[in-house]
Amino acid sequence: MNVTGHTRRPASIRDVATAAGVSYQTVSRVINGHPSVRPSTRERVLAAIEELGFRRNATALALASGRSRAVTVLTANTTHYGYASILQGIEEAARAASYAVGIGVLESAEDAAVTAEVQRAADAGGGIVVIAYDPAGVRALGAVPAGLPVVGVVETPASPPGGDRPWVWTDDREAAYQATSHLLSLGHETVHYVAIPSSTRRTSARTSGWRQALQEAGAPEPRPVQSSWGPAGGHAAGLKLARDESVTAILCGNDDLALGVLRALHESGRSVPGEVSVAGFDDAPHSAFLTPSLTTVRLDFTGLGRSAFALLHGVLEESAPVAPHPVSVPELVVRESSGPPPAGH
Amino acid sequence: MNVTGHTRRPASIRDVATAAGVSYQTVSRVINGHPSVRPSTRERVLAAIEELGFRRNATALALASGRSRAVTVLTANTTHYGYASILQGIEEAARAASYAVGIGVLESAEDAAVTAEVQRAADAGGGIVVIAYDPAGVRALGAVPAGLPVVGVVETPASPPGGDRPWVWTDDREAAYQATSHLLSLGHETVHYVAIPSSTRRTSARTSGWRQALQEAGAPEPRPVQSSWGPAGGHAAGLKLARDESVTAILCGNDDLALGVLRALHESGRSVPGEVSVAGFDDAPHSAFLTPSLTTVRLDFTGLGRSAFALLHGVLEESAPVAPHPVSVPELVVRESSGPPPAGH
DNA sequence: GCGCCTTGTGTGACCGGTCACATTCATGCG
DNA sequence: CGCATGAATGTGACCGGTCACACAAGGCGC
Repeated sequence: MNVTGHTRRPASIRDVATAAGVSYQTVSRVINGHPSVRPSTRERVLAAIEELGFRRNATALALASGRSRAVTVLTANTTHYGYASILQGIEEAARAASYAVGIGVLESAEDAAVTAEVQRAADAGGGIVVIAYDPAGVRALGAVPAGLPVVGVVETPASPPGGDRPWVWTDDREAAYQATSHLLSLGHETVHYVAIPSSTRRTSARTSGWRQALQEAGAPEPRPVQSSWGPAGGHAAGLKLARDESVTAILCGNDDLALGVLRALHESGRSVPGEVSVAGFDDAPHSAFLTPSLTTVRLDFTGLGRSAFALLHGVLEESAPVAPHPVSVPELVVRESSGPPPAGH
Repeated sequence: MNVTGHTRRPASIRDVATAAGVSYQTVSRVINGHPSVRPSTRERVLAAIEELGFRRNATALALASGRSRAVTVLTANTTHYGYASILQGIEEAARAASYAVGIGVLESAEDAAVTAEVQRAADAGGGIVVIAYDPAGVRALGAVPAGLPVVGVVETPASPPGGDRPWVWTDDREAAYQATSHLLSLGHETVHYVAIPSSTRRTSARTSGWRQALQEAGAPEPRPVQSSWGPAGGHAAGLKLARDESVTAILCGNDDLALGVLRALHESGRSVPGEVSVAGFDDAPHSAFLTPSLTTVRLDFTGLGRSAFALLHGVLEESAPVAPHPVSVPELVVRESSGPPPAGH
């Protein structure tokens, strides 16, 4: 134990070496578990390490060895429930592997800002995880220079990506399909959709899952209402839909939108689920406690984050236990906000 | 522009030096803006930098200079709205100052786990910000070795801390006071309080603000209901309070708790605000869209995060523009969930 | 014409590790 | 007994920057 009150410079391997009466290289061997060190020597070194409170300097390690045991997560927002959960999952897995986690927020989707942020992440060394559900994220994923270890957390890709693309996703197309089918099975003639901003393609995975369910059921296919990410967007969309008497079921791109829609329906005097059924997406923690509680599809964001890290970890270290396709399965959660359509529909 | 397709090793200052026909030290002078470099030389070096796409290696910089231009944020959770907003604020300010942001999650409040996480943060070099609203955070703040640059984001301290304590806080005592006074001014005989887990002291700042308002009004002081952080805890507490007919006003430690309380009151058949008024804390984004929309106190978490970084920045670089006491002012937001008590009370 | 200060530039050591190679000594085997 | 082999350890260079100092050239005062 170092009992001197001073905040002295931390001990280096050379300090340990002199204390143990060996060369610095032997110390290096001990801390790296190299086999050919005589047990008695190892013991002496370990004692010196303990006594001096030695801790290996991460910066020096990174500089000398090239590997930095760090991940930088690039995201458009830390506040959004889904994003925050993914981040939490990444951090959890990274911590278990003793990796450091960095974070960069893509404040604007503007090209210059995004590439600047990607550069910073690249400079930090280590791997990169990009949360690419929105335009900023997609742009960032595209801006990562080739050759850098990167994993994207993306929407369900249109076509199964070629084998070893370093992407993870939840099956949100399937999720949208399930939610839509659920509403249809209750007897609704069709289901309207309030969409989150699509990442890049005209139709997002969620949109196409919804569409597929409608088509299979032979239901009419209303135009999706483009909205934003937050409850305010859902509110605006909801007011519009509320004016249309024929609307009896609404699927929302996420739970925040659904919240806004519920509010708009309430303000418009349309009861849920009596006159209109509403379903959300994500199963945010508050959704179960709304009045009416929200029917939604639960996605395992934390698990998604863990998978993303696992994939990156495999890329960074050849010990690659890269699970082939870490797709987690969405789960429909039926609550109060969905029910049969009113009689006469 | 480097047009070779290869992902070659990035250029170092020595590469730039040879390309420009100067010594590496001159390159270092140029990138650091040292004055005594002949303009013509500077120009040549800058051209070489541009041509080779040189970017200064952050790791080497950190190792050589000791300063690492990085902050690690320690938090118990990334998902919670308040915490996530603080993080976002820190990141924003850090990015503006070209600092890197790291994150560590304190998964358990257990001593060993917390100190391990603090160690990791310390090893990363740079500064540390600890979000210390909960037991895990408080413990982490305490576990940071003396001499390390650290800033705590804390509850309103019981006594004004001695001058230059590196802490930031929002005035949540004042906020609780405001919310409670608001409810009393509507005519409620008293206000019940559903508390978030206190960080460490018996009574949190929020609790004491609430208590102060009651005392000043000469209102009876019911025992606060201890709860958790999430809506589930609020729900449980709400069910309990709903059974007591005399309860007409409830203040909740945060908006998530309030959500649970609203739900519990609904399930118990007590109308809001007709029979019971409810107020929350934080003004989370969804609170405005609940039915009824939630009366709450808005706290500027993002600004709090920015202040935390500014303070840390001041500690790390002697250029210290350390704003004396970055306390932001809470703002009461009155919405539908609060109103006068029912007649007869 | 000499010394002195200032400006511009280069050299060597260092931060704290790792890596490639050299060296020493004990063993096994023909 | 001589030599190849392998275990245990040490030496020097290197990663990519910074820092302290040395040194050359030019301007100025006297």
